[in-house]
Amino acid sequence: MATVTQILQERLQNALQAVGIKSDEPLQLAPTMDPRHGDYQTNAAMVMGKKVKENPRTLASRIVANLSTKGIGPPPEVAGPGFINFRISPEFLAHRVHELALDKRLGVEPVAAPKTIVIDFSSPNIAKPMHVGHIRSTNLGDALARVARFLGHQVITDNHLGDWGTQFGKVIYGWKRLLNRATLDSDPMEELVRIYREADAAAEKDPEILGECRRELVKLQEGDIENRRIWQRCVDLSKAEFSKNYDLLGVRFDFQLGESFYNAELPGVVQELQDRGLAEASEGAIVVWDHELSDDPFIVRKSDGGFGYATTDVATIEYRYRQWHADAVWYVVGAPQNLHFQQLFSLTRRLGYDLDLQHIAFGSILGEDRKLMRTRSGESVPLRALLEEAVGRATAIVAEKNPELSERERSAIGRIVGIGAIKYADLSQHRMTDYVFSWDKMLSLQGNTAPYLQNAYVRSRSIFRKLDAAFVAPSSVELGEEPELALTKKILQFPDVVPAILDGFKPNILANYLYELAAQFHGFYESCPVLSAEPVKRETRLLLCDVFARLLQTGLDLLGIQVPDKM
RNA sequence: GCGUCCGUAGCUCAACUGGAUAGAGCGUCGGCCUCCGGAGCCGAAGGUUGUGGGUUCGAGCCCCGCCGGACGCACCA
Repeated sequence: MATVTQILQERLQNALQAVGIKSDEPLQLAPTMDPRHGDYQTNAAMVMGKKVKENPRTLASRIVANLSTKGIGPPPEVAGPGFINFRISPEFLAHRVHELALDKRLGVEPVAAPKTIVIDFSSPNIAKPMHVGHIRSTNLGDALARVARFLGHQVITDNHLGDWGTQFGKVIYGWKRLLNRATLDSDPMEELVRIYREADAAAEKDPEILGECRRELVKLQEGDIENRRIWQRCVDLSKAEFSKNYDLLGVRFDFQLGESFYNAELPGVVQELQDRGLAEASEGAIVVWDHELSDDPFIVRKSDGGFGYATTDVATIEYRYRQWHADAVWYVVGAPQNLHFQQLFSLTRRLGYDLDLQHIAFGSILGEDRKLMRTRSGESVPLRALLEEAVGRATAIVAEKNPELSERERSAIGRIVGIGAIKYADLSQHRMTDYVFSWDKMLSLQGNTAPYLQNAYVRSRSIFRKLDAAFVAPSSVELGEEPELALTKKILQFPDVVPAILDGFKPNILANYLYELAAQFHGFYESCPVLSAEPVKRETRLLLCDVFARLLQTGLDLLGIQVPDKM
């Protein structure tokens, strides 16, 4: 089913044609900000008026004279400098919301041309615990994957683990000399971090130990059996630990191909770059220059003969292109890596790949002191502890607000609310802004938070528990009162909002929409009794409640957030 | 120094990609419970969108210059 804006767009295009105007681009037509300007508006007459040098208001009048809104609402009006304002009739609203209610996809059409999109996100490093810095990448990547899939794209999620690098020299050194087996069994991650830190500190003081670490690294890279085995153990232990976080967050990956997966390809990549004249020797290293971007080189082979992540990233793109036939690759990685990706993308273009590459950057998470979030001792905050604290805090709030819940219900709800709060605090914000992490704000039951939305869902669902039989959508819908109309108008925007998320990779526009939707619902809920209304009104209102709940559930699910039945 | 990003109510954030009188929440003040979950709703106060120019019918958004901040700039990822 077409969306309301699509229907109006079509009418507008017909009218433009009738007055002899061609537009190469689709003209803006969107819901109004202010109800006094109607329900939808377009600036087509002002945009086109400039092009054809006609007074915008007279052009607007000509367009309106040729614009049929039959079946949709009253004739549109010209206002201000040349806006064309549309109003939607209650009958049309009723018809549309009824249609939407009967649609499993809630009015969201799959895209006409599905693409194969690889989404690269989360990417923690082996032998280091995940920390707050991984939250945004993980949440954003997962949400974008869900949205793209819902829209019908072929999505491949890939966790590009940092499982290869110079830190393994120290880890292996520490494993051989400092390892405590008992701690490794009880808390493997902590033990891996400890041996790394101690080896690192020792290497700092003693050049001989540093040399020893380097030799361990070289042995690993050369395929030494024992070092290889230790490395594999570290990878396995770390992945098991990461999985606990991902399970708690409800995040899944199609693949977890770490950097090591591409090791064998690296010499060939550099050779290819040299053969094609893209890479050259510089200060002992092999580098690619792009002076338009930066005076710093893209180093594809280090002067010691080793390879860094630049080379791995090129190999990864080639793999994704050849093996998965990717049309697009989205990297959900923090803003500081901007230059790296510009260089990588530029090189990829020069290599001739027909790929849509996107660096989906995001800002940092700050502590209440407005500085990068750290623990009191100055460490980065472990993700696991953070998630568990969220669940704990949410469980306590739920227990206080609703003491009748069983312990089992309480902990299940606490998890949904706590994890939802963390995710929503992140995703409801514009991704580029640094945001201040605040337990009180994200767990607040007021304002634009997950608990507020989850509660709105719970309220809407609680009505249905009072029904004798399962709810069945009525055969007709009749809208009358203002709150019903306002809620319906907001509901009908959903099919336009979801595709818009991918325009700028901004899940926050969905979050904002859901919040406005919930606010409209509460207004409706306050002033329009449902169960005690006369039969026709009652059926209509039940349908609105049902659609609202499904929209909220679907919308939050696209953000990777669950809803409880009670809370 | 060069580059990227950011600067909006006291605080935390929006603003549908250039549209009409810049919106929410918290906090402050004032209203609303014989009624489906008040974890709610309605209202008031609060702004020269860091700053000075420019582009045009129209700028928080685009261009240029300042001020202030975060981050990145050769072999870590």
